[in-house]
Amino acid sequence: MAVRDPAMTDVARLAGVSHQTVSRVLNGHPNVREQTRLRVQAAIAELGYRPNRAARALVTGRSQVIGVVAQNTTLYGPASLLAALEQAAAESGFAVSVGSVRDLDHRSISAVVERHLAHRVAGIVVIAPVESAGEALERLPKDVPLVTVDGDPHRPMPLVTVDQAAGARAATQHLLDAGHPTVWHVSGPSDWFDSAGRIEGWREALTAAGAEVPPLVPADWSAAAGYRCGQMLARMPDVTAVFTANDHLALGVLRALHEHGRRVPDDISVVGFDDVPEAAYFIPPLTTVRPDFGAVARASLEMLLTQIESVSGGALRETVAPTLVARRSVAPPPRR
Amino acid sequence: MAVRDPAMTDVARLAGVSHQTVSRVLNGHPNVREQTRLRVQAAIAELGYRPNRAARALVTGRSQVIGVVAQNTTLYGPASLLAALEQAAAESGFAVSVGSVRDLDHRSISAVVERHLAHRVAGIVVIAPVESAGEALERLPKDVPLVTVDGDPHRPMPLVTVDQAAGARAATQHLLDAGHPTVWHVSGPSDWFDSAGRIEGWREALTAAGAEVPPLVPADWSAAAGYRCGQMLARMPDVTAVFTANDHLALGVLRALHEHGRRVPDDISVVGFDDVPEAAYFIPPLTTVRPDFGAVARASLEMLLTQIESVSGGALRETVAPTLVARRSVAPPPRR
DNA sequence: ACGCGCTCTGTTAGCGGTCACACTCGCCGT
DNA sequence: ACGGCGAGTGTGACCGCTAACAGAGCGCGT
Repeated sequence: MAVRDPAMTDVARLAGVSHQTVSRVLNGHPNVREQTRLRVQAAIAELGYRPNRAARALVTGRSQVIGVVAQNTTLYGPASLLAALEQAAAESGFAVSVGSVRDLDHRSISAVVERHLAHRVAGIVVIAPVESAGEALERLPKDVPLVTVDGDPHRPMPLVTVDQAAGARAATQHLLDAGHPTVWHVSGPSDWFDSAGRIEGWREALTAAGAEVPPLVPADWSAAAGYRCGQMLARMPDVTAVFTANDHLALGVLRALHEHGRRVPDDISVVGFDDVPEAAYFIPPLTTVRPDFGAVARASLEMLLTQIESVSGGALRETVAPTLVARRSVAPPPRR
Repeated sequence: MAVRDPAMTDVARLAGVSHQTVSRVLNGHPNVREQTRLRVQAAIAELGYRPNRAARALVTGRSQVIGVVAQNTTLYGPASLLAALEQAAAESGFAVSVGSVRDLDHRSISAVVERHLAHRVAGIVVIAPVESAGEALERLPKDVPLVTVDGDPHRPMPLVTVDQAAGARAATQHLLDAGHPTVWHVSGPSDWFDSAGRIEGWREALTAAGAEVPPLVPADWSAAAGYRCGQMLARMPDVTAVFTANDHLALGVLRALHEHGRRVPDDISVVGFDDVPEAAYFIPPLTTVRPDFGAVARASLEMLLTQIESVSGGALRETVAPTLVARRSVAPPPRR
């Protein structure tokens, strides 16, 4: 029942100018007399005028919105990334429209991308950490700026990603440096690139050090899986160091070891990945690897903006190095 | 350098009809001959036509987008809520635009709300769990459908919220039922309504049972704070049961107790709130209270939709009851 | 005096949809 | 035979904004 929102013409009438002049004031166009500008601004304030982005989007062909495609925004990593992305976008004057997707298969992804395209978003960020997303993305319309985050490093798409391998190498090396003969790895789900990268880094560090590479212990991202794997590892007397693909797995491992009477770090050392806020309060405080989600978000946005503004140019690939956070879950191996 | 996206007139020309008929097909208008409908659909498919939501939003005055205002989407609760909201919205054909805000003060909130209004969103959901948000909201334009989640129960705004007090009562009662003479409470930040509700429920359960009400232990939502409070509680021999305002606090308490050699649940029982996925893998597995974020999201959306569709009517307030999840962190108090 | 260029402002034509309305049929009742 | 009606379709006017161009007024060189 509300009256129509004031439009540009209303402001123009009140200020005694044409709507075009109002538009110029709004867009910071230079050739407007100071006095006119002030009159217009006063009229805007008086009417509580709010430019209609939809109209602007219609005539310019693009809206100041960035579409995000994400899978599970409840996991710590994706949630942090999303928050960081939103903040970075806001700083550049963009809004963020999220499209969650249950599975990262072609159908789901392109459905959400279609929705975003229907809104004429300025660009799209896809958080595409699994294999299935890669192929889906290649079949997308090419005429919209697009950046993938945590995606497939082997595909020719603009990509920003955490340097998983570097993080894993640092974690593994840290354990080797403490004196452990080798390091076991509880990995994330096999179709995630994050998992793959962390496995790769772990393996590299071991072989570079001439250490034996123990069999991989595959899991998913859950504490439950970590617990199951931990129960197994706890029974193997020669295991002295474990690197888990994330902190939640580490939590599960920690509990399994605890229940089996194996002390951390005295008997076994554990390192995680992600540095969730609680990691410092695990029993014991967890040594882990911290990715810089803010940096990833900023890099993604920057890459997107260069695509939006220019026809081409700018880096197509960016990796952000994570840092090791040493806490109390690592110690030298026990003497035999 | 892409050519202009096909528009309705292009489809119309190809199908040999008027743009209006295309519009009718798109909107499922009844009076279109089957044969015409098929011709139009074929043309749509052939051109890869995608209706322009911006144009539609312009002429109808509202876009099929729901704006969300949220503070810290990294915390488990808000993140889950956001995800659930996005899913519920998608099921109703709405997109979700997130506006994060650093502080929930008037300036920040109204800035984000302005942004949403500029996009002519169909409605706004504000996740407003703190005091400062309440007053900010009352000063907002009244002509847009708005629902607050986790907001101030004492303000006359459409509100959907978890029944914090009920959850807290259940948690406290559970501990009393186990035989504990009383229950201590480590609370969340004092300006959060979630905290207030949980404190209230805890107090109610104690007084209803005729138990002594111990002094409140105030904290924030972090494991760090839980740890500090836990260190204090660990030193007090008569503390046998602790209810923490969330699971992260419980984690911190658990570690402090562990370090002080006080066993859980043998010496002290602990109950949390939220049921984060890892809670089952704390040491020991944490008894906690699980809010149903999906239900909250669905209720919020439904409330918003009735506001959007009709002039008024529909409930203005809805609470969804959380459920207690019993695990191993609770046991009868030790014998003296 | 004149024309040129600059600054500032107004006019007009869309952008791609929806809405209100008009129109053409074929069918029915009387 | 004729008016009325409903189904199916087309026409034109907008929604609120931006882009392109036109025009007014002024200072300046010649």
